[in-house]
Amino acid sequence: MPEPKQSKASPVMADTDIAIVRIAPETSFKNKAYEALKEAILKMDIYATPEPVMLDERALSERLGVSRTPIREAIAMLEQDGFVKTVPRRGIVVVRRSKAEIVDMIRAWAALESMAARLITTTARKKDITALRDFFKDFGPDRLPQDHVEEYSKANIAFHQALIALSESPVLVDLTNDLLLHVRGYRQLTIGRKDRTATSLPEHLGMIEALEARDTELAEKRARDHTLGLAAYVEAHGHELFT
Amino acid sequence: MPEPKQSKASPVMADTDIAIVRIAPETSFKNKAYEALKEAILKMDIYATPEPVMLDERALSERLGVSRTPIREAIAMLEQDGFVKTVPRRGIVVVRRSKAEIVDMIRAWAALESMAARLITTTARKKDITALRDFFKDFGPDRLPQDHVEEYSKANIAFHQALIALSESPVLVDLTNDLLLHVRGYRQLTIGRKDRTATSLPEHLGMIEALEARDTELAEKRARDHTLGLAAYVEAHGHELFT
DNA sequence: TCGTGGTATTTGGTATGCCAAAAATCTAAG
DNA sequence: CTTAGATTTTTGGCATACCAAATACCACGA
Repeated sequence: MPEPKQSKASPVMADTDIAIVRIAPETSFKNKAYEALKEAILKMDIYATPEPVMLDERALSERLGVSRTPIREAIAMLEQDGFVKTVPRRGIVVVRRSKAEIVDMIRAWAALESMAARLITTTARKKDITALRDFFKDFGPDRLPQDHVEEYSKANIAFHQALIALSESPVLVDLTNDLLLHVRGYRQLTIGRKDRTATSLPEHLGMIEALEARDTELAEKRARDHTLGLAAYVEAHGHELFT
Repeated sequence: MPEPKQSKASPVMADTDIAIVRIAPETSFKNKAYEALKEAILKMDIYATPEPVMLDERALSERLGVSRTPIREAIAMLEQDGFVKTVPRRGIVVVRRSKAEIVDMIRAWAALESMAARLITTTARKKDITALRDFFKDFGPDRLPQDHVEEYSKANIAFHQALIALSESPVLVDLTNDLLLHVRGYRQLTIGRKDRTATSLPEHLGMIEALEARDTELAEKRARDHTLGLAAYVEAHGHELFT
């Protein structure tokens, strides 16, 4: 039987099987629980109380209206993410990161972002690079970032994510997003701090300039140094935030 | 009640509660299943057959002698790792990485390792850096790596892991280990290839020299370029390995 | 022979129930 | 009032049963 073509014999079967995609299998309870718990954990201020924050499977299953099974699977996933840790026969505790861990994560972030910058200089389109400036178009000499810390902090995060996305590297995007989620728990206390905000904007613009100039080494260096600066800042001034 | 001190009243209770760590709660079936499945997945050659490799919950639970519950939790964890993907009502499929994905992962690895190199130049002890040479003590002009590819490949991996560990950055260590696990699926086909092995050893020695010299920029550059070289190699010669 | 419709089977998803370890609470001896 | 000891409660770990979707299989009819 020499190559049965690809037609399946049925001559009346129109081969214009257009746009028929798999019907959306509404996400499972497991995934819903995962998303819900993840959001809840990220939203809470883990450092508000000195006692560790505990989760209770049964209470969660009641609150979410599902049985313990999908809850437990979601917990297992969150544990892989490093957001919680379950201690056998004791409970599920929301992980609190030490200052050293946060600094460490920011360093890894710096590594990944500098690689993203490197890639961007060789592959991204000029207009996409230039578009990065838009994130800061609401700020300038007459509207200083340090006077609108919260707003600038949002723009800051969005800028970094957009930048890394330009690398067109799914791995870099995913890894940095994961790190960001962990680091962001402190955003209101660190990333948006006034004294650092002042130097942040010029550094960002410098990064964009290097990218536009296709200066691989310089772009990489500026991206790295900028984020390493944040790491150093947290290391130096973050002690007050950790108990 | 004014501050009941911290003593619990018992005066005979020695406060030298030394080195009493929580008794090992023999790892759960969930974790055992996770480890077992992970190892099995890493060991199998996913690219041997054109059809996707499927896993069956019930079959696994029977083979491992546990119920489906811990199996499912382990699967959920593996899915977070990106090793498998469960399709509702269809099955659990072992993820096959495309060449582009592997190259992407190696680039991220390069980013992390170059940051590790940077950190090492400022914190690691000289003797620990020098000790990195030991991984290659069995190779030299009279015993070329390309004549013992398998053995050199092992030393290669061990070297990189030891190097990154010297950074004393848990995040860098964990992230690179995760990436390594995914990339290593191709080790027998790519990392150990003769033509690349020849240039690998000198580059490694160059990295060590830069570290010993505490030349931060050079060490970072050499680490990055070395691993980016692997990425470029896989991108150029890897097509034959992916179906 | 081919295809059509229906039925049995497979497979992941979810709900429940029970178990043992650990903690919290209670009780009774000193 | 203190505390050792027993008891109850809480909590995560695990096994099991059932469900619905998807598939595989099969018989019947053109």
